[in-house]
Amino acid sequence: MKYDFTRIEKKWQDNWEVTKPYAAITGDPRPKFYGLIEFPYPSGQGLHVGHPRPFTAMDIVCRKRRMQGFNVLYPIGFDAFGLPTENYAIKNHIHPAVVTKNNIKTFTEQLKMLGYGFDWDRCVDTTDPKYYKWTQWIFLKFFENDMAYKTTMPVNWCTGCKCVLANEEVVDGVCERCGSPVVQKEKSQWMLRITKYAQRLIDDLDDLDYINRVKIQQRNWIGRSEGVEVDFKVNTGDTMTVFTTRADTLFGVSYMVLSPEQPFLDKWKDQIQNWDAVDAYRKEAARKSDFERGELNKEKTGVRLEGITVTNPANGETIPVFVSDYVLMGYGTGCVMGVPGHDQRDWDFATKFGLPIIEVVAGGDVTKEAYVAKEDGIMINSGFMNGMTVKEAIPAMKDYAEEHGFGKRKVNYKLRDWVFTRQRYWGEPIPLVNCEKCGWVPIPESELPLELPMVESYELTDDGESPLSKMTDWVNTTCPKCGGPAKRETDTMPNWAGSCVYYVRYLDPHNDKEFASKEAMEYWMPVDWYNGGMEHTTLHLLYSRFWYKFLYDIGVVPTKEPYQKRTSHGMILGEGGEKMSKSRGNVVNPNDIVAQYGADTLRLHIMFIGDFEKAVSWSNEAVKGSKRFLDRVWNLGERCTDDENISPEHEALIHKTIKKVSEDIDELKMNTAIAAMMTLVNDFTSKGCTKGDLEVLLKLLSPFVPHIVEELWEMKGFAEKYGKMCMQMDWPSYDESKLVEDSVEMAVQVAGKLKGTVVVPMDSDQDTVMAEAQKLEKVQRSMEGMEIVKVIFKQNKILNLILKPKK
RNA sequence: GCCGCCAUGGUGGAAUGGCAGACACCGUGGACUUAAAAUCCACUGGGAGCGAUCCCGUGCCGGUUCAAGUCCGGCUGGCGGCACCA
Repeated sequence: MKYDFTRIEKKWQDNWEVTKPYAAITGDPRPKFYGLIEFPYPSGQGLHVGHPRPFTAMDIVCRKRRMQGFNVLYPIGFDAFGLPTENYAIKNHIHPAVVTKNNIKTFTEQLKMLGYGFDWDRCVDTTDPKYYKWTQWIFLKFFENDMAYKTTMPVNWCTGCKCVLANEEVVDGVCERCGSPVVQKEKSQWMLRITKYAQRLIDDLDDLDYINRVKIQQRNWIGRSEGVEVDFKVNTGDTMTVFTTRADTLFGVSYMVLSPEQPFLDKWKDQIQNWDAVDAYRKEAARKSDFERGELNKEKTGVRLEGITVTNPANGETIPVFVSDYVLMGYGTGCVMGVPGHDQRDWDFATKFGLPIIEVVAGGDVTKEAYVAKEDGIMINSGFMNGMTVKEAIPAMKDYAEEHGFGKRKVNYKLRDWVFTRQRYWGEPIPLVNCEKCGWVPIPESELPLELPMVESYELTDDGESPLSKMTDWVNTTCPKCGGPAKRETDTMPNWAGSCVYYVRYLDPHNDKEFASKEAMEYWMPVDWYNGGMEHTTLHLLYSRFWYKFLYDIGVVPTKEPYQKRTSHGMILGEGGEKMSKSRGNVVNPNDIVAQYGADTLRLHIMFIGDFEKAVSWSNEAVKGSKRFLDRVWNLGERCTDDENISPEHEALIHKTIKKVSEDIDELKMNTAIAAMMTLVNDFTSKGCTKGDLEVLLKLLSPFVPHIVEELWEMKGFAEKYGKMCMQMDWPSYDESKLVEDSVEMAVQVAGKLKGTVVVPMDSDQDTVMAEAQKLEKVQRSMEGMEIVKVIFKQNKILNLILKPKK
């Protein structure tokens, strides 16, 4: 009989839909395992061939855990608010809610087509009011605990569309839609105080099992640095405070720089003699993004503030002040001390403006470039620090500054508070009203969810406000506190809001009294293993850790951290290694692969294709190899003997394969697990196999290709024999004693060059191996006229002879 | 620019510091077939040689080591992120 994957896959998917073998049971006495993948954004293009990579890998892990006796939760949902849907809706005049509903339907069908073991009864959709009720509830908790506050922040403003743009919509400084210039405009925004959690977000990484590069990226993003805030007296009578980690270079300061947004500039308007030039520079800088401003290789620009000087508190010298856009307002105080001798950006700036370059650490040539001094550099031209090493000088100057009252120690973080509002329609409404008398007032919890009104017009407004602001009957309301007239907040939450705690909602998705029951959270949390893209490391992953920690602090969730383990997958690229994109026309649709080869082949191939952590390019040709493998497995089902025992000739390889596959799945090395199974199948195909051999193979294959396995399992009578599906059987175990081979092939080298191999009994000693090695013709030839100086012998591995000519 | 990561045959990739190229794809030759597809068998890193065999080979330059794809230093190229894409 032919391997009719279409019929088989349909048959088993229909079966699973009814028998629900993937249902997770809260409170079950078996050990629990919570496997999580990042829930997809349901885009209009449907599932992309990149999606199945992480989904299949975690599916395999979860299926193996089930066979190992775990109560497994592997849930799925949709992160459905967001910009692309809204823009699609505007362009095609279809309401975003309708677009979302259709997209989710397509995604659901496609995911089911791939046979994933998701517990579909727990599916969540972030745009469902029953879901975002809890996002809003959490926002109210932030608000109550003074973790949310309003401030003005610059936003991208399209001068053509008259609306706020996302960074992604700004291409080379112009709007991607209309091509008009984009400028920075101040806008009032809700912020979340993630910075309050900066230290804990760093410290608590230590106890987590995240891959190292994720930890490093998060630590660097939070960017803790220990330094000093130094006060410089300004001739206007003000005090200018700068943060520096290099207090040791204070004697090398030859100028100061302010960020164009620094409030001092407006304050000093009357004292700055060249105000027009300064103001023009400031306006020019407002057009640029932080990213453009930060580029090191670009030419430094700036304007001197004529009439303004400051005094260096270390040596009393008077130094000039500039405004320049390489200083950002967002980090530190927006004021920077210029040390051109020892910082390349400062050196470039000083060189351009003809400022003195003072060498304070010996060892470089500051007339040619900045000398970035190391810890053991020796201080010069630095008063009391002369002769100290940099390492000694840093704390010495910190002490000196504190003693003399012009500085104090300070820990700074690069992490910034989180801008939590968007002037958009397709997001969760913020459950606050603004009352003239009472200010910002939360709506009562009993009124949650505050539903997003189903409006006709969700187009962007031309005043930069959210589309909701035009809905006056929705906006105008009464104050829950005083009953007076009030207006609703019309901005919405960013897409990130929905993804911060979705993994908690999965635990108890139909609960309308609580976010999730205590029982469910205590049973399931933390997530045992969360796999997702590296691109989410510093935003989603950090944001969600922050939300979860806050919920822990207010007693809502039971653990300090949401995810115990984090791994990351590489991208699937198009043929030729290019990113898959519509414009390149190289997007592979999983439906096509499934139609041509079946879901099992797609699952197998996407795992076989390469190292899970690395980017890999898709090849339509290569899929055939995976299909051929499944054809061979199918044929074994027809050809194996009726003997229910494991055949002695395959026993060693079977045990070796069980070990390899078991270990590789836990390390996400699915490609080598599959290669090992291919080797086993090749052996079975060439030598023949028993029904007993096949039984083990089917169990090993079950997590990878569940449909074909269940079909063969049933066909060969195992289903009847055991009364279970293969996926419900125990995971096969291997016997260490069966793995030990009685002989081993060892490499023989002369002076590190391979001369041949010898087969010797396992654990042979050096003399035995030496005796065998000297029988090799090539070894004998190499040794002619030579004597052995040294022998390197590693048991069961290698024998290396170091020779020299005989005298 | 800053932070992180990566680089191995024609291709995807494999290799606790110890026989580079497992397992596949492509290709070549053969079997089967009226023929093709499918399947099966053999070969398949580069170079020299009839051959035994020899030389070269893991992005580039240097180092450590008996031994380096693997460790260290310096480059080059590519990828991810840079806070309003998800």
